[in-house]
Amino acid sequence: MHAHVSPMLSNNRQSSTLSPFSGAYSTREYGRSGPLDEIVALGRARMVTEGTAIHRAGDAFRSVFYIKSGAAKRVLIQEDGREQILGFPMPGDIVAIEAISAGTHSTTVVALDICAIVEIPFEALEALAAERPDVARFLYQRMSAALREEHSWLAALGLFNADERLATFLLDLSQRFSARGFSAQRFMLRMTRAEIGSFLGLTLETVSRVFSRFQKLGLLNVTRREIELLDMDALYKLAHTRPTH
Amino acid sequence: MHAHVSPMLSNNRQSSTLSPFSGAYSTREYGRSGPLDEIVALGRARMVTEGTAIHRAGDAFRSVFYIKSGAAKRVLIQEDGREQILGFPMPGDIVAIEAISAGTHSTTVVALDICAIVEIPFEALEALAAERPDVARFLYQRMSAALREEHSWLAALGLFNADERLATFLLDLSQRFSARGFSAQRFMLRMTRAEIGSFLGLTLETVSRVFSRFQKLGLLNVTRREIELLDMDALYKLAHTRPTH
DNA sequence: CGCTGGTTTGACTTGGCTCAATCATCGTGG
DNA sequence: CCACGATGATTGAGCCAAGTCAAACCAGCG
Repeated sequence: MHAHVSPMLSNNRQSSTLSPFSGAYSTREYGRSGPLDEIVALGRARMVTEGTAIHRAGDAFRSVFYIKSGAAKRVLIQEDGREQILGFPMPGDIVAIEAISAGTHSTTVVALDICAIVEIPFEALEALAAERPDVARFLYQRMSAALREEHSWLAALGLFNADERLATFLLDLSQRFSARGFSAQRFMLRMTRAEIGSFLGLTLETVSRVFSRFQKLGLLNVTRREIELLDMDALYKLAHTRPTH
Repeated sequence: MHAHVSPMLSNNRQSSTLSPFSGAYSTREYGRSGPLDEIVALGRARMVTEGTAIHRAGDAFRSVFYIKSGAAKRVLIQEDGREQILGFPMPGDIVAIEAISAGTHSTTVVALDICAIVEIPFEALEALAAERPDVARFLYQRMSAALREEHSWLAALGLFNADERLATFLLDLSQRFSARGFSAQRFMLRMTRAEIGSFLGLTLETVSRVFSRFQKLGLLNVTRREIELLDMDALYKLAHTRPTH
């Protein structure tokens, strides 16, 4: 998605041996900007196993969470029990910023893999931001970037068909991996077809079918969770975007 | 106040001549929080005629805009020219907060009616927030609330069918009118069927058909832009929500 | 009057959903 | 070690909600 502005980028000379396939991956290389380090220093890291919730909708809001390593899904649960996946946070991302001011969390974030997370008490964060303009600005930036992201996905759901949505999704993942120093072509999907479908407003069968068709067309190779993008140009065309950079 | 303001809106508890959208009303009735008044005081009001852009995607970001009166649409324009409407700001709303930190605006906001707006230079706003914790907190609140809103609509596009989307849309309008002191049952749609469709990820024909069917079922009365909600319970059921009050 | 922009309604098509069967991979316990 | 579920993925057949195309219709305005 064109709007995937990673606030923090690219000067990572990441060793290519560390592949997304290898499980938990570190983030030292990604996300070095002054304020972030200090913000993360407000909390202490802990591990969370696959399948456990980092926070749940309805919980009292006290903290935001920094994803240090691993993969997760952000879920909005409707009153009738249906679930909409809102995104797949990656290392360097901060989750629960939409709950600031709300009193309680509105979303649930679940680890898709073993995760290292840092719980950052919002009170401390707000206090730091009050005396450090760069920290406040960092917060505005993260929140506004999150808004722009949601806008892009809203447009994708409103305007795109299944092919376009899946192409957009794959390119978004690709760019985010690449921004973190991993291959833009080969990576591991951490989520099931059903989860991709929920995120994109499609059924798991449709996701599977589109994968198969894309493979038949030579756009990519996919087996289970491993994926290799072969024809990025075609994918970008489908996603109605140009590569960013 | 304009000639075309219909007398149908007479049962609101404010001045009966005041239409939800066209009358300028002070910020005191809605969203009264200390910081907002001071924030709005950072800029000067000006009028914008129907059809003109308050800001355009691509413009350099310098300000956010407070909607004092009138109605508008927030639009995301894709590279291929297609448009996705992201929302319909009402008086009391602040637009362009997603552009903070981005350098340029990513969305376009167009007046659907004559609007009174206040351009608030972000530099001044940030400076005020730097020394006034309550102002900073107000900003966090607005941004996180905006994120939660987008989440809801994302879920609506991902999970709801045409009926459910339109019911959700009408109830959202209803609640926002009611929060501003107007009737929750009878109000004026300021946007075309095509604009509603764009917002909800539907075609204008589908929107029209669903309106007709809802009318046949006795859920509402609609003629052109005037709408009256008759069976709120049924609409809430369709929208999978309970009334918030 | 007769445009013009917006709306309604109808006939038809289709993309993606539902239901269902099959298959692959992996972890577990006998 | 293999048999066995269990979980996830693939694929097919049929169907339906919403899209497309097209024709009226309607109100407001010059």
